[in-house]
Amino acid sequence: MSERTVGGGFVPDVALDRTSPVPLYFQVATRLQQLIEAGELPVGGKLENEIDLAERLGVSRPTMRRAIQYLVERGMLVRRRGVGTEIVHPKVRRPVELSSLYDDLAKTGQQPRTEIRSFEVGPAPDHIAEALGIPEGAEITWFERLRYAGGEPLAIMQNAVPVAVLAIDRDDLVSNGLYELLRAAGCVPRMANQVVGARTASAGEARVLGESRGAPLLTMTRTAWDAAGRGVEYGSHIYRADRYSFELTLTI
Amino acid sequence: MSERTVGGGFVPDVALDRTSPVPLYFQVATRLQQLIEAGELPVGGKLENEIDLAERLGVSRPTMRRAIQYLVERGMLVRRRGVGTEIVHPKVRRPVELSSLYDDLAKTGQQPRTEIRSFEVGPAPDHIAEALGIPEGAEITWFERLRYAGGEPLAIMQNAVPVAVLAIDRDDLVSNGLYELLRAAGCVPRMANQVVGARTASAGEARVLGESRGAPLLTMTRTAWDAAGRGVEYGSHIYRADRYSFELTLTI
DNA sequence: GAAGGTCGTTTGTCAGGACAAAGTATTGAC
DNA sequence: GTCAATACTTTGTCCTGACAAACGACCTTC
Repeated sequence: MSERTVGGGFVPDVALDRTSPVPLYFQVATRLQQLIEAGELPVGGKLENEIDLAERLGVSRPTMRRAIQYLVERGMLVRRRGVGTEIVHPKVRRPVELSSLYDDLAKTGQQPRTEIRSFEVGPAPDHIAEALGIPEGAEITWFERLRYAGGEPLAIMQNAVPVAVLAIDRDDLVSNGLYELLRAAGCVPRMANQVVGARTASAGEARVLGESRGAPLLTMTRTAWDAAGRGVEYGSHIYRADRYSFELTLTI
Repeated sequence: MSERTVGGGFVPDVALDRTSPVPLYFQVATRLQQLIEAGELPVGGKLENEIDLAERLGVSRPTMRRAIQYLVERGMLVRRRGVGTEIVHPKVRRPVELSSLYDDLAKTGQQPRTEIRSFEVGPAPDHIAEALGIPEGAEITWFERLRYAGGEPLAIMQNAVPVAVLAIDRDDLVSNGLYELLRAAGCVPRMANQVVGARTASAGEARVLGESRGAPLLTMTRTAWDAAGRGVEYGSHIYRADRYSFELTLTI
C-alpha cells in the first residue's frame, strides 16, 4: 500500500536548491510548514511515511527525519512509532520568539508611543546585578519609559541593560521597542524569567497613568538571557489592569 | 592538541549499558547532565570536542551529537562552529514540566488544602468548547475549588476537563492537584495558553477569600493541550494578589 | 465468537564516512 | 609593528546502510 495515505496529506513535489546556503533539512521543513499553514495538508490527517517522502523529495532519510523533527518540536506534527506522523491542530503551535509589549501593540494595530522619563548610565544596584548575573557595580543603562497606546497611557516601564551587552541610544528608544534594539544588535533574548503580580495604584502612579487611586495594576518583573546565558535585560513594569493583560504560551 | 581543553571540563569515562532499552544518546546526555549539575564540569568552561568525546565514550559521532543537542535544547550547552561547546549558567535552564499551583505550593512547603464548592458533569458551554477545540455540547466535568495555603484562602479556581479525556473523581480532587491527576492518567499537558490580568474583588469574592472589597486580585484563564493537540483542561482562576504572584519561565 | 499469535508498516536508534563552513591561531609580507 | 593570507580546529550538513521496537490489522485457533 504505497499509493496515498488514507485521508492524509499528499505532499507535492518540492523544489530544493542544493546550491543554496540554506540547509536542505530546513528547506524541506519550511516547505512542509507552508503547506500545513496553507491548509493543503489537512489538520488531523496523516503525512506520508518518511521513507517514501524522502525518496520523492530526493533527500536521504536522516535529512527528512530532521525536517520532520523540526516541526515536531514546534508542535506542528506528532509522531508515533508504528502509526505515522499526524498534523496537529494549529492552536498548539509554539511562538517563534519572546514577545515584547511594543511588538504586541504594533501587531494589533494600536500605535505605541514612548515617552522617556529618565535615562542614565551608571553602576548596577545589587539586586539588578544579581538578577542579571553580572558583577556588582558593572555599568548598566537604566531608564524609565511611559508607554502610550491609542493616545492613552498604558504602562510605566523601568529597565536596565548592561552596557557590555549594548550601549543604548536614548533617541532609539523613542522610536523602537527595547527588544527590537536588542535583536538588531544581534543579541536575541532566548529565555526569560517573569514574575507577574497585582496591586493597587499609589497616588503618584495613578496620576501618571491617568487612573484613580486604588485602581488595580498588573506588575511584572523580568530578567532575560540570550542563548549563551548572558543576562541582557532586567525590567520592572506596571500596567493599567483595565487596559492590559498578559497573554502567554507555555511549552514544556 | 588533544590533551585537555584549556580551562575546560574533562568528561570522565562513562559506563554505558548497551543492553538497556534506554537509548545510548539518552544515557550519554543524562550522564553529562549529572556531571554539569554536580559541578564536575565547570560552568563557563568548554567541553571536549565531539569527535574525541565520541571516541572515548565508545559511541559514534551522530550519537554523541544527539546527546549534546539534547542538552543544547534544554539550555545547558551552547555550541558555536569553529569554537566549541560551552557550559551555560544554570539560571537559564528550561523547566521540565508545566507547573501547577498545587505543585508549586507543595514544593515550597506550604500545605495546600482544597475545598470543593461545586462539581457537576454536563455539556460544555460554547466558549469553553471553543477554547478546548471540542464539539459544542461535548461532556465535560466542571468544578469550582477553593484553595488554601497555610490555613488561609488563596484562590478560587473554576476548571473544566472533557470527560473524553479523563473522568474525574470528586474525592481525588481533594487530595491531589488537577495536573497530578491528568499526568497520572497518562495525559501530560505539553502546551498551555494563559491570559493573566488583574481587577478588584467584588463583595462576594472578597468574602470567600477573606479580603476586603476592592482588594486587588490576579486573574488567570488557561487552556492546556497535550502533545497530540487535544484540549485537556480549561481553567478560570482568581488569586489574592497580596499572597500570590505568577513566576514563569519563557523559552523560545 | 473471543483470545492470542503473526506479519507488515512505520518510526526509533546506531554506525561510519565525507565534505563544507565558521572561527581561531599562526605565519608571512610589507 | 601591522595587516593580510594561510593552516588548523571544531561544529554543521548530508549520505548510505542496518537493525530494533511499537503498533495495527489480519489470521488462526480454541
